[in-house]
Amino acid sequence: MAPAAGNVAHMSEAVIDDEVAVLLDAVDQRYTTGRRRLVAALQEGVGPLTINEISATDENLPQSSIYRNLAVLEEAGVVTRIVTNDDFARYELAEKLTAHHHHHLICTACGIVVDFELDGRVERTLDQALAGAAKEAGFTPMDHRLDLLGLCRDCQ
Amino acid sequence: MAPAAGNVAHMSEAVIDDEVAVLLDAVDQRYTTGRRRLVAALQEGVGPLTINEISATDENLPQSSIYRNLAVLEEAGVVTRIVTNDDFARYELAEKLTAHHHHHLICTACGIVVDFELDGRVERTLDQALAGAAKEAGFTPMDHRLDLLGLCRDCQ
DNA sequence: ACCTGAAATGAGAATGATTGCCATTTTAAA
DNA sequence: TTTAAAATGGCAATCATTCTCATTTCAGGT
Repeated sequence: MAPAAGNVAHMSEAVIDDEVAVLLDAVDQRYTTGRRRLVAALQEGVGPLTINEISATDENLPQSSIYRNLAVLEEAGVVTRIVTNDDFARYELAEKLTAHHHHHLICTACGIVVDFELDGRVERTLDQALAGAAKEAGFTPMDHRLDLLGLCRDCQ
Repeated sequence: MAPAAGNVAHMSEAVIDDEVAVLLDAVDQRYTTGRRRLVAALQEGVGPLTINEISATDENLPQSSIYRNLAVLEEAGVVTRIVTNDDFARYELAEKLTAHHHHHLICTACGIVVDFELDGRVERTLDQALAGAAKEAGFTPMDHRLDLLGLCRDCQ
């Protein structure tokens, strides 16, 4: 685990980097330059990024390596793959690393995805309700996903 | 609108059929035999179905027609396209027709999707919280989507 | 620093869900 | 019925993603 973080809003880049190294090591993977650049690109994004957005952010990352390394990073629990409604998968740093459980505002017109957080009280209410529903259906709950679909400021 | 339904849990097939006809008519589309078979197939499913599942349900539907007609039906607001985390899009009848706002339990192992409903109180709490978050981000909210990810009874 | 085998890389080929095309069939309305 | 427009279905094309493999980089022992 990372050292106690006090009340800072975000883990520092350095701390995240250390965490990533640990997570990769746990699945016998190296934290190479390409993977570092990938993590950096995702850190800069305001929300989950598509492969193309990552490519645009960092010209030196070949597409095949982006795909392969995002798969490795996902396997290691470093990134999360997000599927919205358009044809492009998106990736963001795992909540484990950002320390922010959050959800997504998805623009149905341009596809952009923006993060938001829910009030803790609402989140707990939701969790309970979901646990109940899962139990009833014989599901073992692992995670949940809440998206708001709408139009972003630019697409109204 | 459909006639007042009293307290029945489901719209009858006939009523749904009428609604579909109206919705298609509104976008100048015909309610052909193939489209009727598609709607029937979706009505039988316990949750959203993939193209393959629909094909399996009704041998007489050619794949290209399934794709094309699902697109038409979605355009008309008859069906909703669901994207989970696997590689297959899924389709279900629009909530407008089933009269049940619901969410999905998604098995991360086999991909099966099962419907469930949330308590009205929780749903309202959620709506308010989402409206607030949307406003803050300059989004115009249109819909929301809540999925529980976990393991189904068979995949534990 | 130098080997050396294993892991990672990157360019391009292959895969596969989805979409587009078009000749034929069906439909609705005159 | 005739007829023009819409729908169909088989197949080709598209395109995000995955696979392949020859080359490069890495880690760890010397």
